[in-house]
Amino acid sequence: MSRYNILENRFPGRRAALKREILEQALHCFNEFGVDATTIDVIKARCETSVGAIYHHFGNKEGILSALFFVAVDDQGQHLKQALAKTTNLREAVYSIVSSYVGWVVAHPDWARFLFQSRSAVAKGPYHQELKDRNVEHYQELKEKLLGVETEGGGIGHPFEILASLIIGPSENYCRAWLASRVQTSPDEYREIFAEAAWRSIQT
Amino acid sequence: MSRYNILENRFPGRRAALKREILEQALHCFNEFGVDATTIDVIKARCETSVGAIYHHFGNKEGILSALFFVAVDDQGQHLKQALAKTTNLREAVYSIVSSYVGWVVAHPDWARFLFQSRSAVAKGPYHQELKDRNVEHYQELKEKLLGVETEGGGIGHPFEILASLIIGPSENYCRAWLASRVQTSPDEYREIFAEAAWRSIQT
DNA sequence: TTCTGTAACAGAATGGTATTCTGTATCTGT
DNA sequence: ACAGATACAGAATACCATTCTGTTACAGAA
Repeated sequence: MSRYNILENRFPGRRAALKREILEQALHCFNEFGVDATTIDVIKARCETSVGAIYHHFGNKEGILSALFFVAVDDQGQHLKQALAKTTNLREAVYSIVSSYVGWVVAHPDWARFLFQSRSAVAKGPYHQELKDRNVEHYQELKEKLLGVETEGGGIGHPFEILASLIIGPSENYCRAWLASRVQTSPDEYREIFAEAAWRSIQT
Repeated sequence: MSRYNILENRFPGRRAALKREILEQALHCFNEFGVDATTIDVIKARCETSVGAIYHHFGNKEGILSALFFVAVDDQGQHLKQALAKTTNLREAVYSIVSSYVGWVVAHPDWARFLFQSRSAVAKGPYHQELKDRNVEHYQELKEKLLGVETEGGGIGHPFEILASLIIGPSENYCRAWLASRVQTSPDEYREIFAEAAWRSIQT
């Protein structure tokens, strides 16, 4: 059983080897030096390839950024979907959302860090429509799942649009701080507390 | 009583007029077109000034970015400090933090949007140490205030490092969504709910 | 196997943009 | 009024993303 790898999973095969390598090196550089400070030349050097190859695969620098971004979003979404599928009531669902989120961030800190830093760049840029579409789809799925499960226990007492913020806000905020080294303790240690707090915060 | 203005407040006087104008136009362009797409030439044109003047005042493009960033951070911090000063117990303090935060974002959406988008850029860059210093200072102040006030009612049952996330996480998450137009309803309408939820979430 | 079209790659040439540099004017304190 | 510093202007420079042209490796059809 080989270790799961986000890039191998998304771009399999020998012919995509360079593509994966470019993405991997770009991710590393973006995180370490920042997107601006990472020049195409640096990526070229680290992959021992040419500018032609990079532009062939991604069109431009933002193409690399967007590719990385959507790979990460997809993987995270897939992770959440799997976790949520097993739940049968609202409390379980809330716990599952928080736990899945924290688990993914801790398992893939580099991807998570990049996700936080690149979202606004993608939200401008040429892929903003795709991002928007995926957002509404993701939100819709989540809404259906939560509404489909909330029958027992009296339902949700808050406007739906703030529910996601109540559930994921604290975990996200803490993960951000952790990824930026503002706090040391792994969010993993606080999974239970965040899940419990999220559940308590949506009660009326 | 003249209307309060963030830039007038921070860079007063006639001699700083161009400096304020550059910052104002830059903020507008950064928000509307993105930092990358905003060239020095565009700012120059909008201010009817020269590249020399811009580089005299800010050193480089990142200097403009950082200046805007710290102005916003300071103003937001000042706002919070004032709100927090009036409180006498933990519940009031939590309500005050949430309310002050939401209030500031709603009052200055352009500054808030910029703050979210520029934090990671500043966190790299040459001002990362200053940002770090201000963070620990701000965090320390907050900690002292909360600990100084929490005597009645039995204290805080969670590790301190996650407290800020529990209190401000949901509001921040929702404000982000609002500023990105992913939701329409003003966070102001949910002040009470967020404050109440924050309070409930930190109970043990 | 050979042929043909397509994808993968290489590297020089181009164009735009941040930044620097040099010079001039304006202001402030004495 | 005078000296030093600050504010501003605009041409020159340097860097970097992107384009363009050509070459090589591959996949499927004949």
